[in-house]
Amino acid sequence: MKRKITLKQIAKELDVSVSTVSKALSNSKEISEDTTQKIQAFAKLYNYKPNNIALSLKNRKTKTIGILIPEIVHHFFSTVIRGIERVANRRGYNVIVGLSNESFTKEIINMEMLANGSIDGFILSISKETLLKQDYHHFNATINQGMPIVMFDRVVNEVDCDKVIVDDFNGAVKAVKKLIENQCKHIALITTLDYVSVGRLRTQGYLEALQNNGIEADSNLILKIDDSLDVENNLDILETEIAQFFKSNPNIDGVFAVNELYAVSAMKVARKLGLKIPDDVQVIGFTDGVLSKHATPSLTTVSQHGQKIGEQSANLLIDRLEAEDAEPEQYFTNTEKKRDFIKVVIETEIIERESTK
Amino acid sequence: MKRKITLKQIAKELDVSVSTVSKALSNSKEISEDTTQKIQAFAKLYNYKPNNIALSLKNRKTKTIGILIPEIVHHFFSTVIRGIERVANRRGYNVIVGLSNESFTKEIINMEMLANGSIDGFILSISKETLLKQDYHHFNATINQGMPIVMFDRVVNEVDCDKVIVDDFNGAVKAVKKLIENQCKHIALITTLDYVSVGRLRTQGYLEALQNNGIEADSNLILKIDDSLDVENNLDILETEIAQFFKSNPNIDGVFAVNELYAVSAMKVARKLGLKIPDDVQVIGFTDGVLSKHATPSLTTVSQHGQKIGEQSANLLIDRLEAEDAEPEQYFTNTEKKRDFIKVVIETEIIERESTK
DNA sequence: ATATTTTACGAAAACGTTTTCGTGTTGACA
DNA sequence: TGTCAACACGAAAACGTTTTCGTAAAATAT
Repeated sequence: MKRKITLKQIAKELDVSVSTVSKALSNSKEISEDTTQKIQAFAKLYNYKPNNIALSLKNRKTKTIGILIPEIVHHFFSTVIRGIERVANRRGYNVIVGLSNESFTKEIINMEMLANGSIDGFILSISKETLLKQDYHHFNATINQGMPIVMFDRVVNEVDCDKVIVDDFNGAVKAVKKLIENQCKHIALITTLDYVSVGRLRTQGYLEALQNNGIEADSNLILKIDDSLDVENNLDILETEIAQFFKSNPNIDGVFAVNELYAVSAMKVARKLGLKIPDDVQVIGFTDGVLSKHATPSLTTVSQHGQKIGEQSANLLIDRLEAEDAEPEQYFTNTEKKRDFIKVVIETEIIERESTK
Repeated sequence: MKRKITLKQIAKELDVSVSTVSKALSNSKEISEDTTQKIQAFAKLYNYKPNNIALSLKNRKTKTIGILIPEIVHHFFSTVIRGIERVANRRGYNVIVGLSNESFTKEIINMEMLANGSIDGFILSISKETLLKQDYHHFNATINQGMPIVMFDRVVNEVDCDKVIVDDFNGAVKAVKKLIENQCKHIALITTLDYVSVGRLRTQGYLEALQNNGIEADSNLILKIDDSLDVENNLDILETEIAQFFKSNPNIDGVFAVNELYAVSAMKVARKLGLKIPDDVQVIGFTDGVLSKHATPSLTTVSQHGQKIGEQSANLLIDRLEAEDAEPEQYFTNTEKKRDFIKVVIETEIIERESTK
């Protein structure tokens, strides 16, 4: 087991100086052809590769991006990661992943762990607990230390940074509009409590679509699920709530759910109650994940294009990193030449499947 | 925007030496109480945190684990990551993720990118293409450079390292045995081509269970799907193949599928052909993901405990890293005191749901 | 008063690079 | 033969730490 070889060892072995080796390997014309050849051959033989950590220290940049998300076992988030990794890799960056597990404290700990030199910038989505507390000091602190952040999906106005979001509002509008066009008269909404911004926006879209079409919103037709409890493991609770909801509103002929799980559960419950999909009830969900695709009947859904979100986020971040890089140093601190923070909106798309007519 | 403060800056500001600052911050008793207090106060005020990169360089260890997997948008793999991240975080490590995308070349590139100092060790699952080529030199090269590897799920005998695997064979045996006990007489197998080891093992388990129960295997009842094409996006192909399979074998009353998707598709097709589940056909899948849980009917399945696999892998790796660490240097290279490579087998568990009686 | 020990700190090396600058040797040119 | 440029290389600094070792000054012992 031979440890990785270093410049110093090559230098010693070949009886030249470290600087000569370094220059020879980068094909500097300061070094004679002879020595260059000799050194390169030797380096190749021993499979020399410069040590990343040393480079990071020297260049004061790590060429790695920190991703901080609430949860990884989640189709949407893993799609985003895939997008990030794609462009990161293409542009020569690595990706380091931290999970907040929806916890405020873990979010902070993770940020601090990574912010101390390990990465050049963050791409993150805010944890539920943080959204609830509305405490964003750690984001601002990180930014103030000169580390750029790109937020996606769950973003917040209180932090000044680039953002990539799904057009939740219009996605919901489109979905509900489609139900209306499909002759649904009593469209139910299954949503979350309001503090997660995406849930709120989708709810607003639902209301907007109704209003645009002259339908009066009926608060009885809105079911708010408390998703602070872990729904995945409390499926029965979810299902009984939905069943109750259907029973008290037998006139429901269309359902818009703010996520896949609610939509699929709604279908399941509806069928147990003897309702046919899409004949008696049509259903549209949000998020195009495995569930939508493979449910029976397969679910018409609003696709968020998670991968595109990831790619955009990564590009925004890396662009900014390399821009910082280009300007030697801000000569005029007041005339900051940096591009303003932008908010990219990724359009949604309705994927029609069997749960609508 | 003030950049992170360094020891040197503190030293200058307080008019002491860098070494003094360093010692004061680590509460060395070499430094007087007065100066210690002063320095610590100042450091706290400016929120000093040691630079990780510098530490990594000095200590020649990064406290980061590299994960290299074929795909992240995949319930099993993301569960494993979650497990890894959990213990890594608890034990003070970070996690950096690379995706091979099932490609041999990307696997190599990613490994090389990370092996140059960025991480202390690998946890990985081999890409399909690599398994096909049976070229494992990059793994052995990495190991020879002194970087430990832990492989999980898709492992291979040709590489000497710690391994964590699912008991695919026995999982399959258990599943098929259950079908037999449930009075199935003609049990079909839906599997992949043989080169992915897990597929092969599950197939063997199927055969074994039949044999143990005095049932003769019927090659007509085995459907091998070529999953080199991207099944997710070619669902119709998969479904027609399965439909064809059912039609040519109308006597099938039980199905064991080596993954969720095949199982769910089989259920879908079966129902379209007018078969009732579980009355006419009982189905068991492998991998306990979202699909199994939320399919209608929900799918009885063999759970692999991905999170546990991740946790075990991480513990194995970190244990080895810290063991290396403990022994100052191998005085006797021949009397290597390292623990032997072990293979941990994570038992599977059958989760009974609605697709079996 | 002298010798010895403790106290409190600084200098420097090391981790592995890259880069700037300096310098000895060679060759060309006047 | 003397001057100068070109060439080929090395020394040293820098990135931010920790740690070993050395050493003045102060405290204690003789």
